[in-house]
Amino acid sequence: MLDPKLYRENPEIVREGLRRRGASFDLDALLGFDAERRALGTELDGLKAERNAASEAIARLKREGGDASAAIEKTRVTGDRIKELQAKHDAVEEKARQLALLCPNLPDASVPDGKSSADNKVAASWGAPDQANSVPDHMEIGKRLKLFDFERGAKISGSGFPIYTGAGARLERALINFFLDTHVTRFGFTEVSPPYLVSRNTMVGTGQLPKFEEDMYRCDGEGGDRARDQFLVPTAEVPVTNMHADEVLDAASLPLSYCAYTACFRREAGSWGADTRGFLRLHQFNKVEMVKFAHPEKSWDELEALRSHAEELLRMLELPYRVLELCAGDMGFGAAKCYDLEVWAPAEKRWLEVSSCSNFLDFQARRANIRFKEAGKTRLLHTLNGSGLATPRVLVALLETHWTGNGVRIPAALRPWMGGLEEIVAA
RNA sequence: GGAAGGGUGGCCGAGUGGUUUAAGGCAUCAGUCUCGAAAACUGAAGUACUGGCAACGGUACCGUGAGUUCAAAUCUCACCUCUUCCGCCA
Repeated sequence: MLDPKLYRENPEIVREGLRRRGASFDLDALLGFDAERRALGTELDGLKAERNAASEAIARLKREGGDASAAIEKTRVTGDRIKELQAKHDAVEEKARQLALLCPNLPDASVPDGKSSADNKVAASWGAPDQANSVPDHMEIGKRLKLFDFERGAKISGSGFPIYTGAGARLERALINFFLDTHVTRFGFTEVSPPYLVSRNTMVGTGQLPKFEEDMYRCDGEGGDRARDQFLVPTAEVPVTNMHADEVLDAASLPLSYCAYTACFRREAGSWGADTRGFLRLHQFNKVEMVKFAHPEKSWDELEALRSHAEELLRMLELPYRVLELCAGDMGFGAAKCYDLEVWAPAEKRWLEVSSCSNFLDFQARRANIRFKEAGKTRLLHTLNGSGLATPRVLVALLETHWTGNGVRIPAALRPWMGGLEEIVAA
């Protein structure tokens, strides 16, 4: 959520940010509800002050043994009026809140202009993408080495749910552990292993709801005696960021740096047909996520740190990559600035997104009510997160990049998690 | 699944309808003392919304939501959640 003071006092700043994003949001409606709520609130406060004074007078009268029945009767009328106005006020307030939850974050001034992914800026790159060599694609390699089984995955669950088999299953597990262990031992993160099902309120805290409900898997608890309303996590960002919802952290403890592995579940509604081949777009996939809770004055440095950690993992895996600075029109709902990391897939002959590192400023902190205390003052903190990394497309690039002709070479950095294995070859 | 007991400020914890303006403690901040720190002492200080240039006001908030009442942390109902015990179970 945006700071209400910002759109109330400087609506033109908000309008300009929304325009850069290409977002269609009815700011005037929000301003209208906001003004109406304040007017009702002021009237209500006056009536309540009146009632409080009257109640006090009644108490005094009764203590002194007088007859308060006339005063009580008079105050009853005020009470009825309050009840009526309160209902009106609450309805308007709820409308304003529901609308405010649909408003995206504003792009930071440093974010490049642009409407779509075509306008993103290449900020950095590493390695030499192999553009000429023709290698078998990851599906072919997987078939030859028996690394995964899409048909049987589809049989038991539907499309987009692969089964990893044999060396493929071990390679997947090795990547996850390599990512986690590297974050913990080299980058100083604290590992957490969160639940995969979270409440509706938690999904609102990080911004997945209310706007993107159709992309989420929902478990509504039908048939159970307790009607749960829970969602499968689309990313570990959701449970980990909300761990500290409604808390006031000590300034000295910041930044808090967590990493977490979870499976991620996405319906990918509306994206049928695009990138659906093989591992490029799945309904369930594995990802290690980095999440930071930062002091507002340090969050931009933390964003660069997140990005550098994700880059380091790709270098260790010897995968050529590039870093994109996303344009205003291509950023996610809650981000104020976002870097995407893309690896080169030689057989696909294209860049594949494997990480997204974002600074949300106080956008999520305001929704989830995550604050910190410094010199006696309580303030909202800043949240950030970045993938480190999502495995499916890393796996694609790894298989295609390190194909030797009859097997896949395991990069030296990953070998400790593969029991020292140097190459996966056909059984 | 059954039974019982809890949920109060950053944290702990008192509080059974109107002197609660939520006691007390811890932690925090400022000051005194000190070369400096610690300790001790003195003082300040909840959060949100709202009115006001400001000084300073108003309102709400004791797990959540409804209800009773002139008046609710306190009484009633529902729900959420935690703890303990029993049952079942990887």
